[in-house]
Amino acid sequence: METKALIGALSALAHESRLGIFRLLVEQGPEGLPAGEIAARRRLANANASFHLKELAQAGLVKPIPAGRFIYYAANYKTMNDLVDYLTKNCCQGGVCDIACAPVIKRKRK
Amino acid sequence: METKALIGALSALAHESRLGIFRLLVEQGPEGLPAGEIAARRRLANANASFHLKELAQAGLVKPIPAGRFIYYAANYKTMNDLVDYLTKNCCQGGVCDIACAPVIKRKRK
DNA sequence: TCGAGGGTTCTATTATATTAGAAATATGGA
DNA sequence: TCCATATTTCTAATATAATAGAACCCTCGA
Repeated sequence: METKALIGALSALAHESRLGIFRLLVEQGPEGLPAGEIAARRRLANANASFHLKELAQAGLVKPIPAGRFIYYAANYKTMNDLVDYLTKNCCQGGVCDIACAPVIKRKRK
Repeated sequence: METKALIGALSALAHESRLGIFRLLVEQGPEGLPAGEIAARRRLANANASFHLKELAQAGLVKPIPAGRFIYYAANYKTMNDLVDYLTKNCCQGGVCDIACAPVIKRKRK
């Protein structure tokens, strides 16, 4: 994942509405939810939710799944994982990690 | 970690200069680096680096460590871990995770 | 106490993002 | 075909962030 894409993803998540939508979809699972349902659950105007979903989609964090006149949106777990990996990789030059980045280590050790 | 703080952290990272600084400090380890050294390595004007370091500090992602007339900055690994945990927690309602979020699972299983 | 080095703050300019509301597109059923 | 539903696109107003440069503050050593 390139820097540009990473910044796009972080930027997309750095907003109350979009972070809320993303978390909703992460918890929801791969089936996703239709745009209208997302807007309703997050209490957003449809146009506004659509705008934010587009941003998330462009950042690769969610993907649209058309189904008749509904458009389902689902979290893109690969992007999420790439992002998390990028943020935490190579920490502490491999040295003092056991102290400083203990939780990271715990995650990384399988 | 509250939503406001999370958005602050994501927002702080969603910028080329700041992401670069943060990654530099994550790799550097808990001793950190002095502000001038950070500016030099990231090829930033001092005033500009100072501005971005302040943003990162306010977001809790780095912390200043004064040492004489130097100010060292070090990554705050706790915030990094909180952020990563928040983004990935409760995914897929605990159900289909083995397929969709495999890497997340791998990280979480100790 | 004075000067240099190391950082930060202030100001103004420019660029970018967010929001709401209206209009537009597309699908499926009567 | 026509209408209602589901969603997106457009437009304009408003708010927020990034940058450069100048001025400022603090610490150390002569």
